[in-house]
Amino acid sequence: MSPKIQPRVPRGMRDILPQRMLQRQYVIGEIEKIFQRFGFEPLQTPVLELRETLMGKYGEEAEKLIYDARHREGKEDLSLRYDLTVPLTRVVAMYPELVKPFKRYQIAPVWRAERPQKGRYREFYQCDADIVGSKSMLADAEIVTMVVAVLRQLGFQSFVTKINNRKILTGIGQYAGVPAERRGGLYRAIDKLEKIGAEGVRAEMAQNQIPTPAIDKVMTLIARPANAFGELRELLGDVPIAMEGLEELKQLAAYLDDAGVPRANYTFDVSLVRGLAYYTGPIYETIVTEPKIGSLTGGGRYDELMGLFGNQALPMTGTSFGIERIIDVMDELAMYPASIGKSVTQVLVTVFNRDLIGASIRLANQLRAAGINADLALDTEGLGKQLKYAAAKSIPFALIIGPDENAAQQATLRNLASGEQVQVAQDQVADALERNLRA
RNA sequence: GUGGCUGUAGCUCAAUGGUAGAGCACUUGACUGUGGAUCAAGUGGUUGCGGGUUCGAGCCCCGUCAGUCACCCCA
Repeated sequence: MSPKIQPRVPRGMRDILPQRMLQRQYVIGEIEKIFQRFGFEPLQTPVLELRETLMGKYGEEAEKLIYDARHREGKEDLSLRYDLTVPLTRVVAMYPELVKPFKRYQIAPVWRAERPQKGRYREFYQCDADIVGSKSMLADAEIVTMVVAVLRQLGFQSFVTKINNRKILTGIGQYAGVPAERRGGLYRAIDKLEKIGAEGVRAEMAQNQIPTPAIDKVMTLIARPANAFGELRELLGDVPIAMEGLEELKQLAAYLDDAGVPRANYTFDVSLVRGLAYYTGPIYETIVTEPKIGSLTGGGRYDELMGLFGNQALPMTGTSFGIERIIDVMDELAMYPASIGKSVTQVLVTVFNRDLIGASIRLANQLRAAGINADLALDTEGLGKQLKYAAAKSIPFALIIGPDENAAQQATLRNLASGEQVQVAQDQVADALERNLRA
């Protein structure tokens, strides 16, 4: 035998115990429902991808966070997937026969070797929905409409989806005359506008070696991020890529309006950047204003990504929900409906003594056949212990079949919360329980 | 990846360098066909791990692991 080792999980990863799983399943279920309502269908892919599939897609910084995995005798270089988007492009490249536009959703764990923090883990779930094969801004509008629908379905009130366009950001860089190799620093600085303010952004740009005249030009463009689009149109009139981006957002806005998306739930914001390298068009990100925990969703259009597989690139757009953060926020705001109990079990069928085990087994399975979630006590250590077990697990009802009840073909149904008990005929316990569960 | 803070019973936390404690939880009993309330008793710790200083370390020093916060980045 090897020496005893401490039970623990890898850094930044965690177990999710049953009570918490019920909350997760609720959140995932609600998201999935809305995905399907918008015509998306499920997809599953391996947690491991060939390393070459992932490399060169996310940018240099992000790629350092990719986990490598390899079997001792394996001949393939493998990596744990970093997101669900690149695997999607791989799937679309592999199966050209998929009907376009291809709309899929995928809810699955991804891995990033970041330094763990609250709401940030090394293994976490993403809920992605993407549309492949449509250049139309209607595809982007559908995504944003769905993002808002999902968050409202989960009960969020005060949130806003920020929308921008990479083409506008590219245009700003061109307009200000920032050299291409400094653009990354430029955009990262712009992204911090809300966090560190205009002066902070100036300082950040200076530190990123953006020439002072360029800083001045950029700052006039992003001074009022949410309302600046009219001014942008005037100032960027000679920058074709920027005008293209503005035109796209105008179209997107019209579609969102037609979809009836509440104005309070989205805004156009030139200071939105987003990290991933592959975005090419509209980008979106949702933040909840209270409490502040960063973004809950993020996405955008990435029309060139698939081209990296040597195929003709199909235009793609989509979004990702950060379910870990959504759950953290929902915890903090106590947003779960009362219908999510602490247990899925609806009744504990107790076992009175050895002679009555058979009666309890029969009743438990009779309840299960009637569609009721019934747990069965596994030993006869005494009713007290069994009721204590039921209470500890928050099981709402207990069924007691003692000698007296059984002789009369009856059973005692006890409500653990109220302590009320009723006698029920044994062939009617399912009906009685259903009535009580509804009450 | 950089810097700060933290790590003591299942949980929340105490303990001027001098024999590790409380509340809650748990077990048992008062209550032999019934959980929660009250009362009583009891179990529970190589103080995250490994070194060092010291007559003596939970406390001081170094390392390491984990959590957390701010950066970097990001869901």
